[in-house]
Amino acid sequence: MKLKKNITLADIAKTLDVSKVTVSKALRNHPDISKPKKDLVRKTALELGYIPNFMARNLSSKKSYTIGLVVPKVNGDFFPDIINQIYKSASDFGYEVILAVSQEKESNEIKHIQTLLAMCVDGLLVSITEETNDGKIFQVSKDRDVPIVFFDRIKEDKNFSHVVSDDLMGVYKAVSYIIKSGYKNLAFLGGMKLTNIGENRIKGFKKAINEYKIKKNEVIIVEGGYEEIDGYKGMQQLLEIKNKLPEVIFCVTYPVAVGVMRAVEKLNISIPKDLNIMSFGGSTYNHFMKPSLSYVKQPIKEIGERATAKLVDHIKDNKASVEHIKIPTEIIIRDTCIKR
Amino acid sequence: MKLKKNITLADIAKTLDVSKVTVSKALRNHPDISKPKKDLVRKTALELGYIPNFMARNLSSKKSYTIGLVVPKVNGDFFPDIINQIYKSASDFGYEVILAVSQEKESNEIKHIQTLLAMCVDGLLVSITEETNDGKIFQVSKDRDVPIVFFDRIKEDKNFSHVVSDDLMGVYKAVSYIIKSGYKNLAFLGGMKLTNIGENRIKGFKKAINEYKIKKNEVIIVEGGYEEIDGYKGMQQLLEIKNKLPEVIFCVTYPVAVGVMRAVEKLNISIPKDLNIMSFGGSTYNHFMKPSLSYVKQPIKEIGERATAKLVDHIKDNKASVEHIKIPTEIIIRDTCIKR
DNA sequence: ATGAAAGCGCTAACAG
DNA sequence: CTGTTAGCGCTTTCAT
Repeated sequence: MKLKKNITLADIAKTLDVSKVTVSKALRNHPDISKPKKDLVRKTALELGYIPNFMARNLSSKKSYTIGLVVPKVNGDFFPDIINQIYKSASDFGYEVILAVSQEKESNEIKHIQTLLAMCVDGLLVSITEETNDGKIFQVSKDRDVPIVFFDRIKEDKNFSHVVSDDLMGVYKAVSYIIKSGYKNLAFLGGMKLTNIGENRIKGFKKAINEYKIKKNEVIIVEGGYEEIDGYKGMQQLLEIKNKLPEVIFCVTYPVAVGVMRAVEKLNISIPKDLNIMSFGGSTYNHFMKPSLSYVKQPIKEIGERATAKLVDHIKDNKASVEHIKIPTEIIIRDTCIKR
Repeated sequence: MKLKKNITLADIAKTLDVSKVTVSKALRNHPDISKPKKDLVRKTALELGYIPNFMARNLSSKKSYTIGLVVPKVNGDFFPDIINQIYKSASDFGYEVILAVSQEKESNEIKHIQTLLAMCVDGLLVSITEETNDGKIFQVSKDRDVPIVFFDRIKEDKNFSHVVSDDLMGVYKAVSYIIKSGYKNLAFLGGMKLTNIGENRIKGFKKAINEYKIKKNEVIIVEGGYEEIDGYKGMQQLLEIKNKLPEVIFCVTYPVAVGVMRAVEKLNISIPKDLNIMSFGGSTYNHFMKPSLSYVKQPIKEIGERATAKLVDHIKDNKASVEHIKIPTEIIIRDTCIKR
């Protein structure tokens, strides 16, 4: 015995011999309706297997209680964790989350945001791609009163709130630690200037280098991407450019550090004896890596929480103030870069 | 100068002095409309910054070209990769994906599926939680003509298609390999019977044990969950129960294997000398683990592709045949379980 | 406290 | 090829 497929408000109304409006109000806990009637309506709805049609609901109410989450990828250690956190936080505020993955392509990013707008999300949480440059779509969203809060990989713009970790100070503290531990020849690997991420991490590196008056010829910066392959290539470049190996390489991300390790593993270069590595961001399994890397730990939980909270602010009050939130990081010392 | 916020079909129609229907058809590339007119309409739509309203579109067309993806979590190595793959495959078929994460809670799973149904997804791709038991919601979805294809963690049911890796044979082959390599005292760790995953992996283990006539007192099975903590606890149990350590522990997942390693790391037990580990499923960073584990590799790409393809089948033809697809696995040998 | 009417933005069915 | 009419399922006035 198969039930009627699409139970609507009208069906419930007919069953109870009341109007659709009454049912609608009862289901939404509207004060117009008396407690007993509400209970009756709810009971019937449940029995009939009623599932409200969001399309219709949103179409007429102009709200969806849904936020769009746009990330460049779902690999690695950072994004899965922050996605999880955002799901949790959003759920606490009573919002659903729709995730879109732009695969590091600006074209996908634009397409997905359009789709999310078309789906009538109430707001957008976005971390931009490596390529993102134009950014017109963000303004489009804003013009339609769909607020955006950027996180981690942000678009620098006074008109949008964002939440990031304090990458600059994080790297600065880490490199200071490295220098104070007695290391001198340093390299920085990865981090194209295109995104804020690379830029701030490089700045933090330079800040430490300058403050501790490290000689310019003892420092080298190789720009590149954020993935293992970029670390691998960068390391090869490093091996070619200099016949003198740096003592420490600060890697812009954990995968880049892994790429470096892969590049030297067959080269009779021992880590951490001959070469030390420190990375921005760790990994679940770092503990069991050989060697396990020292790294700058990102405040993932806080980033997710604050970004979601700020977005909800903007949704609820369309003139909530734009905020640029920066969250401190922490240095974790493992096998590499230990004091000599 | 801020543009009008919500450009609708009607706005375009008015601008061009044609009817809404003409615009609608032109935008959807309907054959009724002539090429020049289509071009004109598209140009105007672009200029006006028109973004179609999916709510309205879906409400009237009853299709959304969106599929719901429900996974128990987004951590680890399996789910991020398969999510990525499903996004790609779905996109090839012209579908958007909405991701919902049930956080291993059956209650969330039910809630999310209801939401997705309410959002009018055309179909559902689901991997169930550790707790999932009831499953009424799946039938509800089916009754509403929203097909479901399960993948990886499936609900055993003749009425739903599913795609899994051949875990049983994968473990069987791996354990056979272990036995043939000269190891005798074996343990299996993790895998509550609640999901098919644990069950089939244990079955594969038992099949090998039986076929190679390993003595029962040389084998131990400790049931548990799928996370690092479960591996840690399981190993502690193993250390208590037996004073004789097994030679090889087959772990139901990679995180469980990591938990085992963590449990013994301070115990003067050396891996792989004193104890060998093999796991079902690897990790991106396994290569750099110490030791790097031998493992059964899951056909993630194929699972994602086939599951999406099958779902699209069901969506397009509501009497497409139910299929139970099993995809073979591969054994990867690294530092552990090498031939003696 | 309840309901009738109108309409959200779009597409389907049909008529010209 | 183009447009008219109806309605998807719901929420919002605004009466009663």
